Amino acid sequence: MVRKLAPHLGVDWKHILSNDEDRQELDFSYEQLLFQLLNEIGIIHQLASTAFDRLLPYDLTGAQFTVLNHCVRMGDNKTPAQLAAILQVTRGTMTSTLARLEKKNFIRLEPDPEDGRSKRVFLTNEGRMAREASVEAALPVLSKASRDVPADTVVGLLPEIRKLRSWFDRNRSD
Amino acid sequence: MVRKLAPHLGVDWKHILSNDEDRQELDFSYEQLLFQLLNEIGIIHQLASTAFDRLLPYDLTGAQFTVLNHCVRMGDNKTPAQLAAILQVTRGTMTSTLARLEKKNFIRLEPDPEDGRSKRVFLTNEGRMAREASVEAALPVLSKASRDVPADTVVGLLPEIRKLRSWFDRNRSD
DNA sequence: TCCATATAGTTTGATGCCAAACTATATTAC
DNA sequence: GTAATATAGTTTGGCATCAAACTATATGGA
Repeated sequence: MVRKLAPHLGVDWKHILSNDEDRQELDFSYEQLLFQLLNEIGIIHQLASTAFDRLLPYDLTGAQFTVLNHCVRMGDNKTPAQLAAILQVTRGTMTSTLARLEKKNFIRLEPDPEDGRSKRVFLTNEGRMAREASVEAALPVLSKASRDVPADTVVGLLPEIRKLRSWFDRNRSD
Repeated sequence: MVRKLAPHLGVDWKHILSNDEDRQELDFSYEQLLFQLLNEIGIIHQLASTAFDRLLPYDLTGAQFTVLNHCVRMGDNKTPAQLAAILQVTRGTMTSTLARLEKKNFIRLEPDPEDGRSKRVFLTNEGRMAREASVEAALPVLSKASRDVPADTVVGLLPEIRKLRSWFDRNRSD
C-alpha cells in the first residue's frame, strides 16, 4: 500500500520476508512471523521517534530529552558511563549528547571527586525547565493517542513486548 | 537494573515516564503505559537492528539489505522515489543508500525512458547473491530466537502491534 | 613498588536519518 | 503556448549511533 514516508532505521526488518500483499493469503513460518513483528516494531519506533522529535521545544532531540528526563526522575549526580549504561548507548554516544546538553546549559559536568577518570552530570535549572516544557508539549499528542488507541491494546501489548525485549537483552553479544 | 549497552535511538521513550524500579509498585495512567510501551519498542528495535547489522556479510547494512531484499521479492525496475515511499525513507536517504549499493555493484541505475526526471533501479547478479547470502546468515539467529521465544508470544503480538503501527501511520503529519 | 589490566571519557570515521534548499523535468491551468 | 505548480533526484547540514582506537587514571597481583 505504499506508506508515505518514514525510515528504514538502522536495520530495516520491513519487507525482509514480508509485504502487505501476501499477508492475507499465505501461511508463514515462525521465522517469517518474527521478521514481520520486528518489521512492525521498527516502523512504530521510527514514526513515534520522528513525531516526538518534532514536538520538542528548545531544539531538544529525543536523545537529549531522555537524559534530562532521567536526571529529573531518577536523580542527577551520575557519571556519563552510568548514564550510557542506563540509557543503553555507547559511552561515545553519551559523550556527544552530554556535550550538546552542556552547550545549551541544560546540564553541568563536574570532575568526580572520588575518581580521577570520571565526571558527574548535574541538571541546571534551565535543564529542569526544558524537561518540564517538553513533557507539557508531549501531553496533547499522548491525549490524542489515548482517544484512538484502546487501552486494551496498550495494556495487552506491554507484558509480551517486555518478554520480547528481555530476550533480545539477554541474547545480545556486546 | 542497568542494561549493558544499546542506544537511545532517534527518540528514546525509555525512562521518559517509567523506570524499572517503580514498575512493580505503582499504578500508571494510560499515557504512562503508552510511553512505556514505546520505550520497550524502541529498545527492541535497537537491539534487533544492531544484531542484524553485525551478522550481514559483504559490509551490507540493514538499510542496504532492505533495498536488495525488496527488489528480489517484489521486483526491481522501480524508481528511487517509489522505493523511498515503499521503504519509508526520504528521497534523500534513498539517494545515499542507492549510491552505496551501486558502488558495491549490487544494483544498477538507469535513466527512466519515460520520464526525464526519473531513474530506474535494477538488481545485478552480485546483488542477488549478496541478498541470498544475507538471508543465509540471518537464519541461525532466527532459529535461536525460535527456540526461546514462544510462538504464542509472536503470534499474539502481531495483530495488536499492527493496529498500533496503523495508528501511527494514519496520524503522522508528514 | 611496579607492571598488567580494567575502566572512564574522548575521538574518528562510517552509516542512517531527517529537513530544507536547489536543479531539472513534467504537468496543469489559463 | 506560456506561466505556475508539482514531482524526481541531489545536496547540505545536523543529530544519533556504533565500532574501534586512543589517553588517562585505577586497581590488583607479583
